[in-house]
Amino acid sequence: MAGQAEEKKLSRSQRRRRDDILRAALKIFDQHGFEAVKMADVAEEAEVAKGTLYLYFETKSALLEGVVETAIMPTLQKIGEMAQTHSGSARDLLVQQMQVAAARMASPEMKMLLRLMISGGSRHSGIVDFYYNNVVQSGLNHFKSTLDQGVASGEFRPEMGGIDPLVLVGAPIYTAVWNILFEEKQSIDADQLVNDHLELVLKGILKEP
Amino acid sequence: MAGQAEEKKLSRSQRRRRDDILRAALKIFDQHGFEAVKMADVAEEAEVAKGTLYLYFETKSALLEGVVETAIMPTLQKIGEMAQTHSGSARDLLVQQMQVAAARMASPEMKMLLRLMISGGSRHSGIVDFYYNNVVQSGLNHFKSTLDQGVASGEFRPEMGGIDPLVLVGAPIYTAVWNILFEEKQSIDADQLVNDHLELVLKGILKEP
DNA sequence: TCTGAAAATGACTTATTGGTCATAAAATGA
DNA sequence: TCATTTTATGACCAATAAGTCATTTTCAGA
Repeated sequence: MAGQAEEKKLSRSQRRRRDDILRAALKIFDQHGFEAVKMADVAEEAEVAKGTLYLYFETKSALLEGVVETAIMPTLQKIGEMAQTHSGSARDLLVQQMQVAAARMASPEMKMLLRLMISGGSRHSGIVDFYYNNVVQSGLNHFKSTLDQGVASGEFRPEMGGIDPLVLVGAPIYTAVWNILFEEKQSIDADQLVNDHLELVLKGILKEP
Repeated sequence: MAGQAEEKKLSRSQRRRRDDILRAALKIFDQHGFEAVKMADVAEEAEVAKGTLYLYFETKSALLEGVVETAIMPTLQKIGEMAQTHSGSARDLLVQQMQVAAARMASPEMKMLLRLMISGGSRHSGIVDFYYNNVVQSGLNHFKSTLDQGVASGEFRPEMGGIDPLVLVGAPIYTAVWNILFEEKQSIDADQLVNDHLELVLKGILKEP
């Protein structure tokens, strides 16, 4: 993924310019969606001439990939860290993981990313692949292993070993979708909703309340 | 909404042509997404010349609105009918409503619609408004009243009266999103997932299993 | 079969926008 | 300060696709 124009090593000031452009691009991609945004718009937002963009990114798609990559990086790190966090009960771990997932999902970058992948999925399949391989799979595996762990320790009901972990992470997903679609009409309290969801899930998962 | 070119009354054969075009448009909008589809593509799929399209729809946007309207109509009817269906227990009603919602969400029209609203939201705000007012609100109200009904009859735990009904319909939503994004990589069994979700929800909602 | 109106056609026009490149400005360093 | 390289600029080019319209085809009814 990614793609500098020309060479690979970047000087200090080049890095800064590049970041400026990425920041500007993220902002207006988020505001208007990738397709609707003209390179001229990105240039204006970044306070740079159109030609300058092509000094740092070969095409509009390459710019998009750059934006996505920088938006995902922090999530990857967080997920990695979470692997170590083997605190006490499986229940606590699950709650903690859900909250991290919910927080990530609620960020503006993720909102944009979701919008982007949904709208341009087929045309920018590299992005979808990247996201699926690096974020989705490892994320679901973490939930799956927490589930197994809880079943093994007797905390969770045994049938829960066979459940699709997607059921657990569902709340942050539809919350994000709702906000993309209807935020202006009726914004929902993501935390509240995730807690409602979590409560229901725990009532179903735990052997005893 | 909607928009015929020119006049309002349509003859038999005109209606048929119009439907042909709508069917063709739905098919390729679904396949490639609205933005990516050229009017020439629609014409080819409908086995009609490009100019003919403009005899029935003034612009590409008008065509889109036509597609959305015909895609939504059956859902509206179904939701209306469900209001009457006061079968036995609140539990049964809830299960039934969930299954209808899941089935609708899984249809290709809905998939396209979701993709469309998410990607082009700001540019096609009329569609989002229409959907929100006619489908989402009444749908959520139905769930809400089922919930209240179950609490009143003592079937459901009392706290459930205050829960956001979105928690209930969540599963079909994230299932649809998943399929839009990752269907090719790893398709999920929508029915299975909705059942898992439903099971968890019922464990949490019901006073006794 | 003939005729006029309705429907259909597709080459053409026009607006938009991603991408280029000759030129200019700024930085570097001797 | 001047020469050389690096970076920035924005007018321009070419491709694309929405929308038009003069011409042709189809069809109803006499």
